[in-house]
Amino acid sequence: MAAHTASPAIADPLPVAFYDRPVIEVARDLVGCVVSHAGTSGVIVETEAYHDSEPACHAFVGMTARTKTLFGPPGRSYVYRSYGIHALLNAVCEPEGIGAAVLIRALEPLDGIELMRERRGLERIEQLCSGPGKLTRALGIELGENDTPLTGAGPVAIGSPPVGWPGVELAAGPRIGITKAVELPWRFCARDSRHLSRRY
DNA sequence: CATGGGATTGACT
DNA sequence: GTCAATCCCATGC
Repeated sequence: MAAHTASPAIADPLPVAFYDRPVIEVARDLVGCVVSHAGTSGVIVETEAYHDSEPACHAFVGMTARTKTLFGPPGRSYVYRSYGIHALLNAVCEPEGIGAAVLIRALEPLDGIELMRERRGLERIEQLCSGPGKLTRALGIELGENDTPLTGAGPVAIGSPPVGWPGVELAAGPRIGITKAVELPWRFCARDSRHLSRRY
């Protein structure tokens, strides 16, 4: 589907109730949904779940200035700086008081592809959003968008899968790049996508 | 106040 | 395969 039309904002953002559920369910269900930001968008093809009960989650240390977003109400963004360089986008889940979020790790680009190419300095669509730091760069998401609603009123929105998007076959496996709780199979991918951060 | 460690990426051997 | 870039923040003195 060519993307020469003006990029539509998300018409049907997912409601707060979508995120007010066990974070693993939300991580699974977000695969196939659409993230949009300022004229760019893409279909989520890879996610990871994080929960304050396990040490790989930032919220494991409890409520701090950094983690208060994670413990806040569901349906909002958690954007933080990784390795001093990259902004990583998460969706806060579960009821307020529980620190849990889904990391958005890879997208299949939909709208604003030329802008993504300029921002990334790359041509190949498969490489534009194939990693958590790559996709925030491609979409122009920055730390200032931390703790904003994903349900329609904020700069970043997440909506239902596009019409015609097939029910994709999911693959689950261990999360990437962590050193604690490495055994939990909390990474979810669209099995046949060519836009993943890595094969499973 | 000083220190150390990343939920990564791109360049390089 | 190795490695540096670069900054936020949790922790400890």
